[in-house]
Amino acid sequence: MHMIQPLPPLAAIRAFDAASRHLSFTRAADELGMTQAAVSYQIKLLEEKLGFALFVRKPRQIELTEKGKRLADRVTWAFEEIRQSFDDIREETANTLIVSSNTTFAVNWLAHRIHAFEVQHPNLNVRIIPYGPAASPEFDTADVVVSACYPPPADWTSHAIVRAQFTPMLSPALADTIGGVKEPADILKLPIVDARDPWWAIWFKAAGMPEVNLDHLPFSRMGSQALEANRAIAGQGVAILTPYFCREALAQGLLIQPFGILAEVPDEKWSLCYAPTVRNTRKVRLFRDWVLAELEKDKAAEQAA
Amino acid sequence: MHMIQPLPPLAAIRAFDAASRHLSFTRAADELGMTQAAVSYQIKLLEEKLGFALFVRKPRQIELTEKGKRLADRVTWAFEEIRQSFDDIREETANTLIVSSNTTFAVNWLAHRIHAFEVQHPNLNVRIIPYGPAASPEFDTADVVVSACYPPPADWTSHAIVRAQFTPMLSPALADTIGGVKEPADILKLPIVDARDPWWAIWFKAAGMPEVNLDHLPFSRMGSQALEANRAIAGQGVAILTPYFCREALAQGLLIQPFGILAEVPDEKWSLCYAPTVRNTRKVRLFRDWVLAELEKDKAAEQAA
DNA sequence: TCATATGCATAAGGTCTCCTTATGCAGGAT
DNA sequence: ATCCTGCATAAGGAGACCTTATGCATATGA
Repeated sequence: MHMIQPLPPLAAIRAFDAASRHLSFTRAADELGMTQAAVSYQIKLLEEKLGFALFVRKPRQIELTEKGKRLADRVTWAFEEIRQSFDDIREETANTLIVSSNTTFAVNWLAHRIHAFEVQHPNLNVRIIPYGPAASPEFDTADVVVSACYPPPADWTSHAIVRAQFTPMLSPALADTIGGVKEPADILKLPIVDARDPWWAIWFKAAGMPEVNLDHLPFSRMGSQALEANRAIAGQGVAILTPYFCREALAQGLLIQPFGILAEVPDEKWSLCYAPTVRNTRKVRLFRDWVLAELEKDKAAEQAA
Repeated sequence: MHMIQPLPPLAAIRAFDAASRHLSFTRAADELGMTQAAVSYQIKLLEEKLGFALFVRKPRQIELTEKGKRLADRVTWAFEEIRQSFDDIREETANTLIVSSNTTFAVNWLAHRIHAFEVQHPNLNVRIIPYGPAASPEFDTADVVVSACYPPPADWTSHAIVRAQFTPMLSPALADTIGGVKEPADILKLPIVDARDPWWAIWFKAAGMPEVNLDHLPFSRMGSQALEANRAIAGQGVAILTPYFCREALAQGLLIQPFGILAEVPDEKWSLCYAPTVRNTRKVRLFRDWVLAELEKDKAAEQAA
């Protein structure tokens, strides 16, 4: 008995909604960006589908019928809800910046700088989502991704921000235990933090010792320079780290960098990237410009030193 | 700063609503009576307009994104509200019968019979709206109109139900005051209820007295036979009434009809009419059939007598 | 492990809805 | 009495929207 009635055409319902609020086809058409004739057409269509009149046409105005009135109340409310839903989401989207960053960059770079950005743009809401070595960046949900290994989708914009350069680091105390680290081979006398890190082989090769193989050593795969740096600072071993991310520790004497030799692979670098769909949004522009400016400041400081 | 954003295309929103409920484009398409490709197309469209993803595509299923989820909750609710609104109106419309009837027919015919109809169809809700001599039938809002003078819109269906026949009626007591009403001229000896009723002239002409003119007499325009009949029964004067509507009063001896002569104009009659849009609705069919059946019963009874 | 089935994405193409333009008409406004 | 406003209607066209056909990835089943 109760057949599910399909909804009347939505375009007609929308026209009805507008007309019922304005009590004028002309003004409704104006709101909807179409002509009076179109509204008239849609309303008539709807009335025919329903089988009863929604408006009483009077000389220079229209009135809602009894049924029209009751329908209009609820329909208008529903449309308002839909409109609000999209507005809310839009606003939230515009003001919330989600950054998916690998842990290294998040901890060693973003963490202590982002506050300045937030102060500068108080209406922006920044959420940083670090991803560990096992996980991959949230290309689906993040506005901006900072990634080293995972290439973004082809059409994304990408900015190289930090070159992937690695060199051994250790605590001064640990170096002293063997009377200082003077040549690359000295490293082999000390414990290694994360011996399986592929950068070791690259570095030893760059240091003229292509035959070194650390695979037999005990290792713990940390995957994040933040943790490895901490272990190195604690004197637990030699870590292979990116100097740029250790500036603080080096300056404070917590770590020393025994050699100028840097392991580097041409195409490896950290990059900041984002989808074309968000390229021109305010929040992404602000963040990108801020990151690049920060990097410039660092580079200038480095050259001054 | 706050530009009013136009809503995304409604078709896309509807597709999103269905897809979010089913968590499947295929099933959503099924519900909407279209193809999977169409839903996929609409969702993609919507996502592009919004600038962010609503679904995460996984191998054999889809998932709502965070934002998608929040949108879906509200949008689904709004659509449900719209659907319900129309359903409610439809159901109410199907079960409510509005009869706009002139007062004469409403009081003398419908009033005491309608109850049987209501008992017979308990789910129908009948509202009778009588209109007086000054007003016109509610062609706009009523499902069915009973009218004598006002012609319905051209495309309406119309059933002749009662011929407009008039003849003088009075109370036996009033007749006795002049020793009985034996010939038309006797009427002139008595007070007349509503002397300006045009039917008097027509009747006197039919009675062979074309020269009679009652315009000089005092009158009160009642406009409804129900009231005129009551005054006649109360002995206040002679009224010109339709015998069919006085059957009860005549049978009970409250009124007498002194002459068989009937005033009649070929095209004048009461008719029951309704718009083509409601012609095939259950409620109108039931009511029309019931009225016609009642009339048949009366006709049969009359012929038996 | 391979073959099959399922579900979404995409491209090309057609259709039919929906809108516009143009005009008529009725009744207030001046 | 004339103009003007606002809705109705007809004819015609454009483009949104849907369909068909196909590809692809992955879960499923033998």
